Amino acid sequence: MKSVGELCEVFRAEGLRITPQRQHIFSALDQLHGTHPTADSLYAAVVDELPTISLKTVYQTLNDLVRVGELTQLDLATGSFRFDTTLDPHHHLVCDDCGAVFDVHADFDAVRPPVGSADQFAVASTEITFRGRCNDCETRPQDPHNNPK
Amino acid sequence: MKSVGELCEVFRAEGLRITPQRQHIFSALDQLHGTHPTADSLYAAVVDELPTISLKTVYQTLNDLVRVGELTQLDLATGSFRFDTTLDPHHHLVCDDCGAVFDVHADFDAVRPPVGSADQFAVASTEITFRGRCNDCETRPQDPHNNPK
DNA sequence: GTCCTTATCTACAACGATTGTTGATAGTGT
DNA sequence: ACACTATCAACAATCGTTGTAGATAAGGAC
Repeated sequence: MKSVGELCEVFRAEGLRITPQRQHIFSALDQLHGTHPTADSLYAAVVDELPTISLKTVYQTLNDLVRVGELTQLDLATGSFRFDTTLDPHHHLVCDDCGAVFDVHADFDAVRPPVGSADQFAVASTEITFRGRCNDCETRPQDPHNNPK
Repeated sequence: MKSVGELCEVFRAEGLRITPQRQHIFSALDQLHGTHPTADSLYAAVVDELPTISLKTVYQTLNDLVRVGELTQLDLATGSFRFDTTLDPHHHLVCDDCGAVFDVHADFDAVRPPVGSADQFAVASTEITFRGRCNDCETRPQDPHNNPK
């Protein structure tokens, strides 16, 4: 992903203004790179420094970043959108217990619907999601009351 | 999927009662087999015959069917759960425009996370989702005001 | 067939994630 | 420093889904 400064440039080029809120959100995205944060966890990271920032502002800025192509919005069925700062095409591992998401960088170009099943379907993208349990949840004793999402 | 009668047997065996509501829901699932209906579209199919049935009852019965393993609940990021009466493992094509879902029966057992990316992750399942435009949406002239979800 | 127990039903409120609205605030070019 | 207008915070609304409650009905016993 781009640095905070570069993202500011992109926003300026788009006619969007640079505000303290946005700078802090850019910075939080930078610090949480690789963790596939939710809007809420980014809000939590920013609200310490800007106690009056609203969750709506975080959503708004994330949507703007998605719109200009500097961020990807993932729906991995964990209950809320995850935002991904890794822009090159890749796939994901999702922990069914804690909802943690990990990147899988591998070439699955050979994965295509077999002839006959999609003849009248224009495939634009392929998503591969591996589900299971991450190391932390695997080693932790069974907790039937955990909050998966 | 099982017939309406067989589903009744399963419910009875589980100690669940057979009600007109449940029979109609079973029947609607049978008729909509292969269409990956939402709870709401099943409700719409049943409410004609049982005008006082509540959406909650549909959800409740679908959840019961999922719990006893006679139905699969899919989250394909179309805005609401889809219910799948095809129980053998398979994958999906999802139309980004209209949300239609099609089954892909193919053996993708070779698709596994590469060594290194999931060494500390116990993979339990693999989901492959192809996204694009279905035949109807592809041939239909562009409609910017369609309701994807 | 009738009765009793208890599961299921409907109606309604509540939930969590996300988005719409609005008037106040604050970037940015001049 | 000014004016213009994008952005902000606060609040309400949305949508899909689930919780709660009291009324109703399924199914076994007699």
